[in-house]
Amino acid sequence: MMFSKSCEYAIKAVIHLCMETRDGKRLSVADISEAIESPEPFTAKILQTLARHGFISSAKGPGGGFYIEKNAAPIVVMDLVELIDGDQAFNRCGLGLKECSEDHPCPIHNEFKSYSARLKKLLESKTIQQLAAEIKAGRAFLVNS
Amino acid sequence: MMFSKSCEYAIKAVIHLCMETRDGKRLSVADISEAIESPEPFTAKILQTLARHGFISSAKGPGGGFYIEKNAAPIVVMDLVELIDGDQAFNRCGLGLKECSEDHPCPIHNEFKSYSARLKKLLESKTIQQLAAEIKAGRAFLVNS
DNA sequence: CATATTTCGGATATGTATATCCGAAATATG
DNA sequence: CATATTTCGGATATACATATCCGAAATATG
Repeated sequence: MMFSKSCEYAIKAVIHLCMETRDGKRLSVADISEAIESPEPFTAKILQTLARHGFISSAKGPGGGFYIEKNAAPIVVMDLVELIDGDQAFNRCGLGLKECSEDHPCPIHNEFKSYSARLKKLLESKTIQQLAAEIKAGRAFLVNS
Repeated sequence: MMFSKSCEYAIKAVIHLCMETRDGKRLSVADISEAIESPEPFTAKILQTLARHGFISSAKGPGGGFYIEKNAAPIVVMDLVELIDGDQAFNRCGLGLKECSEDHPCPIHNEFKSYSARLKKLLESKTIQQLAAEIKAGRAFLVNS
């Protein structure tokens, strides 16, 4: 479990918004949770957090919903992960040591550090828009079958 | 969180046993949980599971405790992980898709697959005995400070 | 054989992520 | 202005990993 459920839903939701709201359309929580197969009220909470932090936009009232501004800057995947999961996913010792460093490494410190650092760098270079493009091209999927 | 708490304690406990019971000595739950800084009754459960599955040995009664047979085969770290955490840690889609494969990949499938496969292979090649040796040599640690 | 020690196994408690509920606020529409 | 729609925020519920408790079984020792 690299990411929490919340984080998985967040990534999926933003990808979906990115694909569906380019043209100014807005999506309700119901739309989104159905599309990404996530529980509706739980997804609502996550969307609200994302909106509060400016990753996505929202509008209340009829015809309202969530969306991404046309001229919005690309969203770095790692930024989403850090908002939702904090640095848990990547800065945590594999064996749970509070302080696990070069000077005081756990027995698998070097291995873990190397791999998590690589993955982190990768997620820092990927944007939601890039992932959305993969899906639009039919080379990747957000849900099963 | 790559591993569960249970799994972290399991790895630490077995490493500790490996270092301290070469000479036929046995360690009680109290000894072990103190050494690896883990909750005693919870650690007991994990040790019992490990014993039941033959990763370690146990003896009841006074002077009893847990230990590793002198002529026991080296313990592959990945085997421990698979017993305690199942294949959760390595065979799970980064975005939680039930079926995430070459044919039907999630947008980060390839990246995750590549990295988790490497890490898995690494843990399949590492033994508890090797990790214990690192600690004995003072190059790694099981607890803080 | 009585006792102390220790693991064993089942039941229970706690904490935290996950999930839901509900009333309030905002707003588009007629 | 009344109404329906939708997000917002706080409170509550659920599920599961984590942690604890307790009596029973085994066994070394005197």
